[in-house]
This record gives sequence, structure tokens and C-alpha cells, in this order.
Amino acid sequence: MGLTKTEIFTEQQNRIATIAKVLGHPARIAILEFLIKLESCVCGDLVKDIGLAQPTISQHLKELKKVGLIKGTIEGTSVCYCIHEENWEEISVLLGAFLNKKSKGTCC
Amino acid sequence: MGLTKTEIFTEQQNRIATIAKVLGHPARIAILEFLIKLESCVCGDLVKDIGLAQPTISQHLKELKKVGLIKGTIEGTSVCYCIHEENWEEISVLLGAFLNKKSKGTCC
DNA sequence: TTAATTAATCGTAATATTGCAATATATAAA
DNA sequence: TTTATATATTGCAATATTACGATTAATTAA
Repeated sequence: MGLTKTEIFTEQQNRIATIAKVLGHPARIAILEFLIKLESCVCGDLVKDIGLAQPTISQHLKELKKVGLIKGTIEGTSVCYCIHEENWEEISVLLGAFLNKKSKGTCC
Repeated sequence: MGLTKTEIFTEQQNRIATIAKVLGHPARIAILEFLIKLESCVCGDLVKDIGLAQPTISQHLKELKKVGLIKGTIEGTSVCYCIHEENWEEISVLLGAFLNKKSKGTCC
């Protein structure tokens, strides 16, 4: 099959999973950390910094953009990619709320 | 290829990505939320509650266990699965630290 | 011991992901 | 216009993931 049954889960469960999935690759974590540190950047810098081929970086950027973690604006021949501040904040709250849930169980 | 180049990333980047990847499926989010709410449980309850076949649930539980998010102890014919409190706390801190990073950029 | 119950494992089909070479596209400079 | 530069897209091979039927393993009840 290989097809996730999204229809049997809540919208929030799917949203959390979708974001986590995008965060589930070290290259994308590295890209985000790079963007946070540099406050702006272009694809070319990432290729040098991260060590994957340009098409691969471009593909990862696309996925990050799709869930709203970053945004990119064309600037001449290059593209200025940066963290999407508002969305990052929202996502941080969403995942934070999930991670901060406490099981009060005395189990096992 | 289909093979992640883990060797070019830091240990922490790989660790964050590995955990996020496991959280990147709604069934596993649902399982964790179920365990948090119930404080203890068995595989059978999850099958009923979540709506995926027993082998599928078992497979998801295995992955959650592999990264240390849950633990399971055999209890007769059933298994008592629950949140691994200490690891959950540690993972929460690790991901929380990443999510709370702020880009101070005035960009785009 | 036999039957029932519960969860894990195996095998497999369908689909998704990762990575890159080759190519396309778009803008700036000459 | 031509050339250089920067990023995106396409196509493809290798591998991973998701889901589940069939089966196995382990424990309890009869």
C-alpha cells in the first residue's frame, strides 16, 4: 500500500504529523538552523554549506516551503530564503503543546 | 538513491530528524495521545481505538519504542505500553530547544 | 494437553522518499 | 543579443515506508 490513511485521524493529528515529517530529515534541520543563524540566504550558500547537490537542496527547500516553515523571494538571479516567522511561531506552539503533554500515569 | 546521507550532518541534527521522522505519521501521534490520556494500555485497545490492523499498529509501536518514546512490558498475554517518561522529557527538551530558536533577521 | 487470547513477525504490494545528472528557466552583465 | 550566474524541474535508480493477510509465538484458561 504505502499510503497513509489520513482520513481516520483528526485534522490536528495530521497537521502535527505533516510538519514532523518535514522536520524528519537532517538536511532540512541543517537548512533551518542555517537560515536561523544567517537571517537570510540563497540556495547556493546552502549547497556549499551542507554538502548535497543543488537539485537536492532545491527539493528540500521546496518541502520546507510547502509546510510554511520558510519563504523565498526572488532577488535578481538568486532567491532570498528565510524563516517564515509567523508560521514558525505557530508551528512551534502546535508542536510545543503536543510535546508538553504529560502522562500522569504510574505504569510499568 | 533513497538513502539519507547521515554522515554529513551533526549528531544532534540526525537525532532531531530521527525523532521528528517517527512523529511524522498521524497514527503514531494518535497512539502517543492515547497513551498520554490513558496512562497504560495494550495493543488491542489501540487497534480498536485507532482503526488500523493489528500488525500495522504493532509496527508503529515498534518504531515508537525504537526511538525511546514508549516502553512496553509483558503482562500475561497482553503488553502494557506506556510513555517512557524520562525519554519523553529529554526529547521534549531537545525538540523544544530547536523550535524555540529565533531568527532575528529582518529579511524579505 | 488443548483451546483461546494477544501481540509479534513474515511476506508482499503499493506508494513515497532521497539523491543526482541533465536540462530548463530566468535574470543580470557584457 | 550573447553570455554568465543562480535556481527550478525532469527523469530515474535505489531504498524506505505503509498497510495488511497469513502465520507464529507465548501465555492463560479450561
